[in-house]
Order: sequence, then structure tokens, then C-alpha cells
Amino acid sequence: MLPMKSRYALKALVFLARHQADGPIPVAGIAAAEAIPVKFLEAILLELRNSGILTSRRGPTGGYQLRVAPQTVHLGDVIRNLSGPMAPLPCLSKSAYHRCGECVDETTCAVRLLMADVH
Amino acid sequence: MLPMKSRYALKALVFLARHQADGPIPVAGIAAAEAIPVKFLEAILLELRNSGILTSRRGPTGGYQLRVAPQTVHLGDVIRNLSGPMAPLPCLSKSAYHRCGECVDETTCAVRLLMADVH
DNA sequence: CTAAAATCCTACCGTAATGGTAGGAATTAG
DNA sequence: CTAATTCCTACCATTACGGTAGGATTTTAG
Repeated sequence: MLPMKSRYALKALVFLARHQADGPIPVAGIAAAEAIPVKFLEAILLELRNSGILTSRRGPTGGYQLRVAPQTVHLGDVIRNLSGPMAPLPCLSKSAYHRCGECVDETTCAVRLLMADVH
Repeated sequence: MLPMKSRYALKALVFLARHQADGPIPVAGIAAAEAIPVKFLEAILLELRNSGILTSRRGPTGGYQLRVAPQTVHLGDVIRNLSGPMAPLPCLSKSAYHRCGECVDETTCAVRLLMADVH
């Protein structure tokens, strides 16, 4: 199951994509519209900003905005940045690869081969 | 990431599939061969048995065995039985559906539509 | 009949992740 | 200056994860 963090992020991003023309939108506005706890969303948007997906402006008239066109924001990047890697096994992750001691030989490990297929 | 429980289960099932001809195989044997903590694997195999994937026999010469042909054991069933549902959202789960209060209207919820596609 | 080998069952336990909350510092518009 | 906002740090309760412990029950072999 996708964690709430990522779900909220997606909702917020969709919202921002739809209000792109309206300039920066404050957290409180998004939170109210999408029924997300304000302070939690605040932390999420901050992460999205730090990972380069959003831009922000402080002070009155401040808020968050998409940094690029909605079409170029990829689901994988969002989820990877907020919750961990997408891969089902560490030895299949592009962003956080590391040998999973369990498959002695990566080229023959049945579990790895199976999950690679699914992935 | 796939939890260890499911990974161990898959390894054990592959092992059992390969040793189908050898009659029931005790937990200790599988655990040793696949480097899995014995008592943990014990619990896992028990669950797989209770969900109908394995059969067991007690006493000496006892152990676990596939209940059906390896080809008919589906990955989804294994994972679903040990770790939760496969779906990314509760409102997309076949085995454990329930409305996720967050999408007010299931037919238009952007997050739902997006994830349904991925799923 | 008895001992040993196995499954079966229940309960526990430390650690980390999840889903937040609280409080305040820094920035900026009016 | 004041108010609105982002930004940052720290905390907190609950649950899931990855096991471990101990024993009860069944069954085979001798």
C-alpha cells in the first residue's frame, strides 16, 4: 500500500497542476481543499521542493508552485523521493542498489529473476 | 520493498518446487539450505499451509510439501497471504477493498485513476 | 512403550517506520 | 511593524517488521 505521505503528495501535485495559472498557492489552501492535515502537508511539500519538483516563495502572497510542466513530473520520482525505492528488492533498485546478501548469485537467484520480471 | 517474510517464502517455495520428488522436507533443511532463521521460516511455512499452498506432515519423516503443481502457485497469492494486499490503494484492492475516504468520488479521483493505471 | 523428530501454537521483544503534532525561526508583502 | 507565509527541529503514539522462546502435539522408529 502506498503510504499516506505519497498519496497526499500526489493529491497536492494534481491540485497544483490544476491551479498552475493562479501563482503560488499556500499550504493551508491546498490542505483545506484536499482534506490533508496542514502541518503534515507542509513537511511533504517541503520535501518535494527540496527534491526539485516544486518552487516556493515565502511571506504573504507566498506558497508553492510546480517548477516544471505537469507532464514532465514522473510518478516514480515523487514516490521515490518521499517513500523509499520502487524496486521490490534492493538488488533490483536503480536509485538505491545494493546486494541483498540472500541471493548468492544474482544471475541465477530465482527470487530475483522472478521479481525482476514483475518489476 | 518486499518484506523478508515474502522473500523467504518465495525462496522456500522455489526450493520445495525443486525438491518435489523428495517427499516432505523439514523446516530445518530448507532453512539451512536457504540461510533463513529456522523459527521464522517455521512460522512462514505454517501460514502458507494454512492458506492452502502447502501440505505438512508431523513427526519424523515429516515436513512440508507443495500441495499443487508449482505452475499453479501464483505470486500474488503468496504475497497477499503473507504481507497485505497488492493494490497501492485500499479502493483498488480486490482482496481487501474499502473506500479510502480521501477520494470523494471514485470515478474522478485523480490519484485513484492514476494508480489504477499503474496497478 | 518410549524417545526423538518433526509440526503446531502462543506469546513476547527490540527497532524502525508511519502518520502525524508542536513550536518557533526566517522571510517577505503591504 | 505586522501579518502571512515558508522553513526547520524536535517530539510522540501506534503499528509493522524481523525475529526469538518455550512448549504442546503428533508421529515414526526402535
